[in-house]
Amino acid sequence: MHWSWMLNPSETSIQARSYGDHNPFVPFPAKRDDVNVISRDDDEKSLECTHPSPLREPFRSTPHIGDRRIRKILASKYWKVAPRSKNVTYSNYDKNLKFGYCRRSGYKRLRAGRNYPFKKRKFSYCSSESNSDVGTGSEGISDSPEKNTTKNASIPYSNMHGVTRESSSLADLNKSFNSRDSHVKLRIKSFRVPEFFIEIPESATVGSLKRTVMEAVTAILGDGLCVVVLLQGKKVRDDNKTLLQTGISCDNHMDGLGFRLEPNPGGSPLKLPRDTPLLLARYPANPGLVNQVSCDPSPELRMPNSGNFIESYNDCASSPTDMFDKSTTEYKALVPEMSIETLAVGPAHKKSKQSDVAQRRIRRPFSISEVEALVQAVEKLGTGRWRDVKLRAFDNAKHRTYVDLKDKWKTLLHTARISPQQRRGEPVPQELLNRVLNAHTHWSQQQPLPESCLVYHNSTMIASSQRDVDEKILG
DNA sequence: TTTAGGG
DNA sequence: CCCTAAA
Repeated sequence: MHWSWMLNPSETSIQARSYGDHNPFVPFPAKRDDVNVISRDDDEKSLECTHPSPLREPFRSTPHIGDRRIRKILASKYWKVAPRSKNVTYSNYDKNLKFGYCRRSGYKRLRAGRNYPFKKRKFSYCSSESNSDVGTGSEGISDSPEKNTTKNASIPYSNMHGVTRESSSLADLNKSFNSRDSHVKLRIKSFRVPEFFIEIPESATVGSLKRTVMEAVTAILGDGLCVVVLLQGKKVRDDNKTLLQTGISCDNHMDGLGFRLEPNPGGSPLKLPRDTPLLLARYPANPGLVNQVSCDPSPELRMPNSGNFIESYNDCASSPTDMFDKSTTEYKALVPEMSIETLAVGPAHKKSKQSDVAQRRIRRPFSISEVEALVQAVEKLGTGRWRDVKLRAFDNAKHRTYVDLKDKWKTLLHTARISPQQRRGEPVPQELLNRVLNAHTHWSQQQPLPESCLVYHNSTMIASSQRDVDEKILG
């Protein structure tokens, strides 16, 4: 038996808003006429766009590129969405690697294919302060206007970039600017995936179902859609007309403006007319870009107070394509570097570096049980094999990298060496701290003896230096 | 990618 | 936690 699901737009839509806070790369277009326009403030309207899906990027196979930017992108939460969909090997790998289960030989064998969670900074997008805005992230494109200018999850864009073919959506606006060469700033609040069907055996796993859906969506986004611009319910067919001529300007009420995704006849993506002033940049090879539209002729009016921000802003501003809403001081946290960098075209690129700064990961204090696991692993493996420690005791803790473990050990050692009164945070049992000191002492004296690790016993270390430990603590 | 350390 | 030089 096979089940077939009809995925309604509303069920599958992915809202930019759901992660506008953490990931603007929303991959779905829509097939809806409803458009939401949000007016952040009087002088701007924006369309929150979804992105073409970068899902097909070879995440796993991507070699470690020196390009930090790329690495960051890969590490973004976005990628996490459809990770191993195509890498069975990796899945198995995960499955097989259980806590303390792998053997050395196994490590090596798996090592090559493993996908270590290197840069994950982006992940914090989802949980940092920005979440407050995302709110329930329920569906819909909410009609509610953005109220929080500063924390708005939406990403303001000043120029229309080749809207990715897969994206479409709705939008509208009301605005109040009167300038001539203004940029129309639109925020596409969300995109919806056109209805589609899938068929899958009942025996399939939920995981495969997810992959199937993702693949279907990816396929649709890939090349099967085109964007249709609607104005007052009517399709705007002339691609050569300027927005102004069409009636899409900052001076007009854009309530009637909308975007809709429709099947792409020729399989060729929608392309924006090159002569359009707003089309300032094309997306690079990377498909994970958001189309941005904006209407903000006078950026300087909204210059943020943040020095850093201003700097980045200026940098970007030097190029028409780089304008972005600075009304959002948390811009950096909300906009993935990729989009920013992409926007920065030409000369103005050098300073845009700051825009490239990734979001700091959320702080996640180690629990006592984690400390216990770490200590136990280090006692066994030593202090120079963090990758192994990771695999052994934290393989299932994706948010703990071997670097994190190494750092934690460093802090544990420090904690163990200071007096209890100087310690902060959740108190770590003295017993564990003693083990830390003992293990440290033990391994700092041992030569890298792989096999010796297996013979190492806590009792030995504790007995050997308990007194020293006590003395140190007292001191 | 990992390790090792400084920030 | 982040950033990076080295390996």
